[in-house]
Amino acid sequence: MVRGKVQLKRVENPIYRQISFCKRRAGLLKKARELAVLCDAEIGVIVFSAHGKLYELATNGNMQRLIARYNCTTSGTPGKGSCETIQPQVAEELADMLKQQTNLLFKALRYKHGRDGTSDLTFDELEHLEKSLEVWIYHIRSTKMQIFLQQIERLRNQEGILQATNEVLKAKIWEQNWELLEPNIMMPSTGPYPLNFAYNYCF
Amino acid sequence: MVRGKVQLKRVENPIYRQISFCKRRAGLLKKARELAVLCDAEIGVIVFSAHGKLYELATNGNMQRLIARYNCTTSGTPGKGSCETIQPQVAEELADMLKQQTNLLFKALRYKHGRDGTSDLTFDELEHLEKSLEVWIYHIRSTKMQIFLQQIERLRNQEGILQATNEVLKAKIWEQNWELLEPNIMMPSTGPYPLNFAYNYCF
DNA sequence: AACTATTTATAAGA
DNA sequence: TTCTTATAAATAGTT
Repeated sequence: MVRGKVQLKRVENPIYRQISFCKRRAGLLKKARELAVLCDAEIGVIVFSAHGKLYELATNGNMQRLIARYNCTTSGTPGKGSCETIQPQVAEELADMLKQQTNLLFKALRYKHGRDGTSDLTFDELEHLEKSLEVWIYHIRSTKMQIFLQQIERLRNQEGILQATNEVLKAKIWEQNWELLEPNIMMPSTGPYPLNFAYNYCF
Repeated sequence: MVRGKVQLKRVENPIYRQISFCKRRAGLLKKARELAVLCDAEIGVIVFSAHGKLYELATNGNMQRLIARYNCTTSGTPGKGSCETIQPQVAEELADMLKQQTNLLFKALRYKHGRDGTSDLTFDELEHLEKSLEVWIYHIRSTKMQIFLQQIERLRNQEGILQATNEVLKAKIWEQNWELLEPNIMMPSTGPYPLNFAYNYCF
């Protein structure tokens, strides 16, 4: 039975550690499921045992989707992460939008010009035009910037994942090489003749 | 106080649900931390509240790395990604550039206005201004677009490199597993003692 | 895997 | 929100 508070440190006895791991892992996943159901949350739990075995829970049954949502949420604009990938034609659309707005602006200019039969604009009108132009340009700029930054943020996020993936793979290789170095762990020798080998790593 | 067993269903009262969410979320993360420390596990927890707020825990402090490990373990594709950090000041520079150009434009406008002491611009001048504006806007647009597209192109390239690297690393792991499983196939024995060989790895 | 003495978590109340 | 407290739930050590 439980004797005293549990100390927040690694359980040293590997047997007990393994047992604790099983029990607490089950408890954690149960708690996660409860939280999801009771409080209408979406939850993902990933557990790697000390020996690398994977246990997972995704309340929507799809960890990849959850990870995608996570990446969207943690990247770019915090405002309700529009998770969709940027459509490739966005650049086209933006160019069109810009062109449209430019045309509109100059249509207005021409209208102004033609209305009273003169080619003149007053200073105030110019002042106003200047302001409008500034606002428009600002709007166009920030929209485009936002979309591009989202795109770049997404790419950088993916970069992080890929690089981390590389690290994991490299570690795996290193581990395996290590096992090769101590083959008696993996392959017990068959006689009194020690293993005799030379390594030559070219990375 | 607690009255009876909790039913495993959504807490209907939204106030209580929110309170439960806070408490249980805290409990879940605590349990996760404990499991990680006590049992030497690596754990990631992602929680989205019903309203979309994200709470997370990665026991190694790096959710991206954990996700990468997860993807490796589940053999899932690490996803379309990319690489290389963007210069963080690119956005700033572009914004500055655009602002400068805008200012220049309106400085020219004001100069035109003040030069002859009238507030008028002729139709031809407006015509000219229109063209200049169009050219400028086009130039600004294409410059920004070009820079961003270059940037994205660079990211995509890096992504390709990283993914290729991943493939190589995975192949390497596969190879090593193969050698471990059937060493005599890869490394012919040199006599009656089958585990007598030389390695020469060139990755 | 099952049991139980304890600790821990938490629902409801304040 | 934070605290208190009664009770349910989890779990360490044991069998």
